[in-house]
Amino acid sequence: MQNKSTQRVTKKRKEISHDRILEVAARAIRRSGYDGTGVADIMKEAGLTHGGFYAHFESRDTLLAEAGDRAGAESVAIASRIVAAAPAGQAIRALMEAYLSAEHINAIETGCPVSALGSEMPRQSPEVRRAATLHIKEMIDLVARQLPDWGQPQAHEQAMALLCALIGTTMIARAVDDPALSEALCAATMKQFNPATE
Amino acid sequence: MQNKSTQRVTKKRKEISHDRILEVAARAIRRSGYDGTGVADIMKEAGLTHGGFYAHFESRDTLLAEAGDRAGAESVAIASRIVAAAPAGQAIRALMEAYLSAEHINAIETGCPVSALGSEMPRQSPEVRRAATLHIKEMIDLVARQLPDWGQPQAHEQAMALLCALIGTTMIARAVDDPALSEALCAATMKQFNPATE
DNA sequence: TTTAAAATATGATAACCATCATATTAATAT
DNA sequence: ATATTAATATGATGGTTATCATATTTTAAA
Repeated sequence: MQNKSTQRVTKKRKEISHDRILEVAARAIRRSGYDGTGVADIMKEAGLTHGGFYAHFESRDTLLAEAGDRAGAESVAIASRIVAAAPAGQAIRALMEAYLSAEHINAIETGCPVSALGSEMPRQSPEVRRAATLHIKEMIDLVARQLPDWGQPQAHEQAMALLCALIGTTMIARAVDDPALSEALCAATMKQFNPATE
Repeated sequence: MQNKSTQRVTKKRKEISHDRILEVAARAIRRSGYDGTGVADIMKEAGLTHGGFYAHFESRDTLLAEAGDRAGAESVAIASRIVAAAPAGQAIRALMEAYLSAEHINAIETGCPVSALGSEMPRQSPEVRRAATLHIKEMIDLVARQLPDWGQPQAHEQAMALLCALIGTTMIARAVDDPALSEALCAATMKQFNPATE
């Protein structure tokens, strides 16, 4: 038996590797998709060898589930920070501008996992879909709280429609091979939900 | 050398197999994704053996490109038919209702390929992305022509925003594991772009 | 410094997949 | 009916991948 300090240090070491693998995987799935993400690639990118993977995760599937969950949680956290930093009454506009910005469109590895992985979701394991659904609901609530008529049922509806539009626009802007069209799509959605601004 | 009738018959036979493979593949990519679609599966579903595949297509990649192109062309054709069949002034509503219907949400194999494959597009070959971009532009134009202020630049913008919203909503409605949320998302987008109706 | 335990690396296995060479079957023209 | 050619089937190859058993290295305690 070991004393508590040993256990803590031991845990820490493994936790660091576990965390690094997870962080790499959270980016890899958004870059290469669930199907396109292999154990060997992730371990190499994490600076480890492929065989050691199973000391950290039960299977490739559990890693992908945890990685998706982490990506979703981080995305909600980023959105919360944008809302908190926005001037009063400007939270929605700030969220939309961040979401439809060229930086977000070009940062698929670290951006919203729904626009990066959405069309692969119907095939994923129940755990993956459950986590994704949870984070989507969190995001809807976050958006609804920033709307002028928060509390009324229509706020929730408006939040859902806005989020679907933002995610769809981002996904399509990344899908097409015509940069001018990508920009036009973002501008069109911006205008549609924010008619006041040019 | 052969006479013309022989050539025609010969072509026809191969064309039938080619076409059946393509049709199966166009459904398979929407069901299983580009990465998840294998040559052997497609050939089996087409009633042929895997090895014979290369008599019909140069490679798996060229098949996937052709299959995506066919799925996109068929989707635009379906939308055109819906528009043509709608009563005067009701084309947009008819398109939205078809797009956000439970039937379309549940028919991923035969539905809009952008919502089924959109988040895999950034990784696809130039040919695949070019064809997808083309069909998306066709769809934008089709929608714009049905808008009240067709001809003005804002019609094009409205069409882009509407399409992004419809595609995003469909994708997310399929992604989440909560049927009530799926329905609420579709209803919210319907209301947002069609405030007149309950 | 030596020992015990944890963390990681190495190498192997089995399954899967795209591709291709060759054999077989089916269809057509004489 | 037979010869010719197209279409498809069979079986093999090389590459990749998830998984795992075992060996090595690293870490911390004595």
